[in-house]
Amino acid sequence: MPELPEVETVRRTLEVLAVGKEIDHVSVFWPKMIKRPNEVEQFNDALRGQTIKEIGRRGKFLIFYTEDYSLVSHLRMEGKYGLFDADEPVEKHTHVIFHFTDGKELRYKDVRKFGTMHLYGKGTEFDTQPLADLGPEPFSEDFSVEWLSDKLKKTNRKIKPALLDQKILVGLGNIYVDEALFRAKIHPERIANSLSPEEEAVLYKEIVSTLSEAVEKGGSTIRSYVNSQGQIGMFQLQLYVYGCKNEPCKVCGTLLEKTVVGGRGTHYCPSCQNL
DNA sequence: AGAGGTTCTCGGGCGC
DNA sequence: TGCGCCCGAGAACCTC
Repeated sequence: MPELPEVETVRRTLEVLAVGKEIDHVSVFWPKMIKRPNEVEQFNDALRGQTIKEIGRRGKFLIFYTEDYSLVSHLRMEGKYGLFDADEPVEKHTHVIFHFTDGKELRYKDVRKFGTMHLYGKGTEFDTQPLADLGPEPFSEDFSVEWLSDKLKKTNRKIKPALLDQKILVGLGNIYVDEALFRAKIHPERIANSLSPEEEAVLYKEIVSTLSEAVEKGGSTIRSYVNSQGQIGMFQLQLYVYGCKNEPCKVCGTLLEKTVVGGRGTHYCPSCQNL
């Protein structure tokens, strides 16, 4: 489901719903998703009595800050949060419930069970996986053409898998990488270190503008994504190639194609994006 | 029936 | 030979 624009939208909506709430206790129905600490018991014990102070984001990870802890949550493909009254029926595929002292509950639902949660002592969350080693945020000054160029020069991979590597930059996923490459007129199978300086500059610009426009539109809803208030995104209406196989290219009219690159379904225009 | 918005682990291949 | 890096494949799970 979520790439940076969706996660940022979830963060913003979640902030309104959950900040200031005190956790009475936590229920975990699928212990495998709690990656740290090792025992779910310790996870529950730690969070009892904590108040959610702030909700942050690093790449596609959400971070819930309490007085003493940082809860790092990744939605992977289908993870969703929602606030409910305690007496509302629990929906199928709900795996974690944070019961608040005011009678509300924050529920985490995830059909495919790929999502993860890591709990760290506050301030130590960036020292180890999964947050250590992440590349720069696309909207920060740390992400520059120079940085991108330097990283791309050092790899023999195809450009698409390189851009999906969260060590190079965070936030791009399968939708936005296809869109950014289309907008930059770069074929997804180009070798990363073969891009010209001009191509690198355009690619840099299109990565940032694609992601920021998508944040403005509240992300893209393809199949199932909704934010924490149950609202869908609107950026799917502005997609040029993702999910548009066999439709005419909006720029040149050529029929768009879909292949597999790096194991991922890949959408592109065979005319605008040359190898 | 197979693919789906993600990322981790594993093992092969290559270069010192 | 051995080690380390890089990269691609497969796995984790459930729905339609």
